[in-house]
Order: sequence, then structure tokens, then C-alpha cells
Amino acid sequence: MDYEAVMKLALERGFYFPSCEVYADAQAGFWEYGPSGVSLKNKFLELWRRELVRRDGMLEIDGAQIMSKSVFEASGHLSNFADPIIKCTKCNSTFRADRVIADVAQIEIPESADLDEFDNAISQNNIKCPKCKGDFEKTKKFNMMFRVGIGPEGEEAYLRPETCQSIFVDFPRLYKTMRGRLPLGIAQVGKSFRNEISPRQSLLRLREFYQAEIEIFCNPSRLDEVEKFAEIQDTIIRVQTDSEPVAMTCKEAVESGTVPNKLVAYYLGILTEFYEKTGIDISKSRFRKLGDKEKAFYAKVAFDFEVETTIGWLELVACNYRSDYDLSGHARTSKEKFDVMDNDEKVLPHIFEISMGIDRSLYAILEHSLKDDKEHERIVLSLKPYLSPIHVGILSLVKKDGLKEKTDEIFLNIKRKFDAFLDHSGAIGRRYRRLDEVGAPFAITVDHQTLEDNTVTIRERDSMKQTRINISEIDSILSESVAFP
RNA sequence: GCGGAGUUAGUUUAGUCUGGUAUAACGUCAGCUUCCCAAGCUGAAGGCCACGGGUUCAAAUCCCGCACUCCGCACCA
Repeated sequence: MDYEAVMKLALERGFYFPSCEVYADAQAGFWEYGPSGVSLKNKFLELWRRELVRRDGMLEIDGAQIMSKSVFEASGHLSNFADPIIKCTKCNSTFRADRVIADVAQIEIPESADLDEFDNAISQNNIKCPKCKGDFEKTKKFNMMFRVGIGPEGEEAYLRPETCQSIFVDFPRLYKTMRGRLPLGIAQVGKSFRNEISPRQSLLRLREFYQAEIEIFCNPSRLDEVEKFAEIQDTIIRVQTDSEPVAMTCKEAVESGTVPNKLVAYYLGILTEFYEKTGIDISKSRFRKLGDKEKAFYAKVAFDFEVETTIGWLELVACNYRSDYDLSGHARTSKEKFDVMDNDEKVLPHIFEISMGIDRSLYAILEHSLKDDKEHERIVLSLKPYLSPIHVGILSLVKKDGLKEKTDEIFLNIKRKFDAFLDHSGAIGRRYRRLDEVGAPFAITVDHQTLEDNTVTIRERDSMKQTRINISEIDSILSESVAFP
């Protein structure tokens, strides 16, 4: 289904909706998760922990969202995470200074250059507004980080623009106290903040958003010594270096040089296996190798994991080989030691990161799972059972003759163990439809026969098939059916 | 940030040109119908029309501003 249909479902069924919507001064780029959205997100993260964090024996931390100025001096965000912008005095159009100068005068000025350089280039080449030929104001820096003032003096600090900086600065302590050995993965789920110029499309471009980031600390001279590689060497990944994605095994990807080494291929492999289990259609995905101009300022090699949706290819994960950019930066600025012993060799670890956008991933899962079942006149959210906000609906066929009481009793017995939803009101077909829309994989219905022989019907969402089971079997059947794979 | 379109109930929407405090469907809730796939019947709740200002006896409707949403441009780890 398309973006509009997902949006409608999100608003009607409590997945997500605009923040502060009752106030007129609500700002763009901020969205809330409702009950269904939170449940889906929690389950998605549980799957992420199982398939990546636990599978690879990573350490998970939970860092502060506000970090000191020094962190971002060391990380380069204060100088690099900003665009030089120029504004036309006549028509108020805003442009990126480096782009206009490159287009008009063919002069390449790096975006991190001093502001004077841009102003000089503009006056020397007599560059005017491309739209109205007006004059430009002086070049300004627009930094995408949110600045905050700490305490009564308003000491300078920033909301983190990516969660991984806490992982980098915590690395020395974690390595020492958690008995670290290279390669070591450290993971974190949390919020990041970026002052986007134009947030768009609900969860797809937010100013406050969730990331699940994994930083792999590794010895750069041993990137092909990866024992675990055997686990995924036959896993098929889709890699795009030119115009079309090409499906290949991880082994072939390394041997052909498409992916630079076994370590990177291993993580692309387990990431693909993870996304397969979210229900996203992997045949509509690709790892797109980024060109030099597209890469982030810290990345040596970068693959974006992208998924095809009705609004185009959507970047869900950035996989960047950051080399020693981060640790050497923090070592230099903090004067702390970030190098460690690996066997008998002292190394400053390199970093490969898997930076996942959670909100976008959830959107992609919803879009790929939402089906219009025209034959039965229903909208079905065919989520994997272990990701469904509601595991099971517990329904009474009718309220009277003691069916309500019997239904309540069943609900009481399972509600702590499963996400169960009790519903007595309205026509039974309507209640099934409602459960279909929030993606509940099962519905259990108590009818008159239940009172005679303690059996209930269990209906399966996608096939609409019903089977009669004993009440005593409910727990084991559900446990098995909604378990994580 | 620029240009265009839009904003009326939970959702989709009529009404805006031709000013007189608002329409419908679906959804929701309660009840009836001994009822297993959005059935039927009865009833109810829900909006002062994004927000702020102006014109007018009177504004959802006209004017100005502003915010947000969508589409393009630009931007985007």
C-alpha cells in the first residue's frame, strides 16, 4: 500500500501522529508514537537485540542525549555538521554557498572553509542570486545541531546528532571493565536530534528521531580474520555499485572485491538476515555503495541499506567504515588513551558502524506489510506475529448466556504473558476486521460450545481460517506462534 | 528556505466563487436482534470550521498574517 494508506492507518489505529497537535505553534519534524506504535517499536528492538546484539556478543549501553561541547569539537560536528549558507537580499532565497560558487565560478571551496573565503569568492567573481540576480548577504553557518544551555550560566552543550558519540567516548572504560577483545561491538538505542531545514513525510525525516547504532571496534590489519564469516558466507546480499543491485553471496561479495573485507561482509550479512525477519521484502532492498561526494565527512567506505517503497528508495541504515577518525579525534582532544592491546600488538581500533534509522524502518515494515484484501473487503496488516502490537484478540461471540464471563476468564489468564486485547462489543466480523488492521495474528472466540466442552475457535489473520482448540492449549499454541524466530 | 496546493468530527469530506455559527459517509459508544467475518434496526456522543488579526449588523466563507501538511526545488550521515 502507499504512503497515504499507511498514514491513515497510523492516525486511526494509534501508530503515530503529530506532536503537540492541539497547539498552533507545533513545530514540524516531531511525531509521537501511540500505543500500537510503541508496541511495534519495542518488538522491533527486541528482534534487533536478538539478531545483532546478542548474536554477535555486543555490549549495549544507554548514553546521555545532551553531550558537552568538547565531544563535538573532537567529532568534527561543530565545524563539519554545518552548511555555509547565503541568503539573497532581494528575493530571500537561501542557497548553499559552496554550491553556488562551484556552479557559477567553477571554484571548489570545501564546506568547512572559513566564511571569509566564501564571501571573497562571491565578491571577486561578482556572483549574484541565480533566481533574481540580487546581491547576497554575508555567508553564515547553519549548524544542524541543537544547542542547549546547561545550568544558570547556560554552559554550552548540544543534543547529540548521532547516538554513537557516547559509544566512542565510553570505549576506554567499557573495553577495560567489560573484558573487551577486538573485534568488539558496542550498541545503543536512543534518540538523536538534528535541526533539519525542511522535515518531511512524518517518520521519514524528523528533527528528533530514534537510532539503533552499532559500532564495531576492530584491528585494521585483521579485517579478513573473521571466524564467524562462515555463518553468513552463503547468505545472499544485494549490492549496488553501478546502476542495478546485484544479488550475491557474502563470500562472492568479498572475493569479487565488491565488499572490501570479510568483517564488513559479515555485518552486511547479519543485517540482511535481521531485515528479512522484520517482514520487509528483501527483494526490494539494496546495499548501495556511496560515491565520494555522498559519503559523510568521517566515512572511508559507505554502504547505505535502502528499501524500495511507494515514495522511492528509502535509506534505512548507513554502514560506514569510519577508520580511526573518531577515536583519534577523541584521543587528541581529551588526551585520554584510546589504543588497546590486540594479541601483542598495540592498536588504535578502526570502526565499522551500522547506523539504523528506527523510525524509517518501522515505516518500511508498515508499508510492506499493509495489504488491501479486496476479496474480503478488509485492510490487513500482515506483520510477523512476533512484531504485532497485539498478539491475540479475545472475543465473546455474544455477551450473554455467560459467554462474557468465560471470555473474561480466558483473558485474565493470558494477559500478562501476551499482548491480548479483550473485546465484547459489536458484530463479530467487525471485531475481526479491527484486529486485522492492527496486525493481530490471532483471534480467539468464545461461543456456546465453549460452555459445553471448554473449546474455543482460534482464527488466523492472513487466511481467516478457524480451528477449534481446547482452552488448555491456548498458552502453548500462542507461545509457539508469537515467539521470536 | 523558495514556489504551488491545501487545512472543516477519530477518518474521508460537502459547504467557500454568490457572507447569516455547518453536510454526509465510515468509524466510536449504548441497546435490540440467541448473532462467526465491516449485516439490520433504534438511539447517542463528537466539529464553533488550524491559529491570530481585520472588514462587516453578521465570517468556515472576503482581506492580511502565521503555523502545519502535501507536491516540486534546494537541503539531508
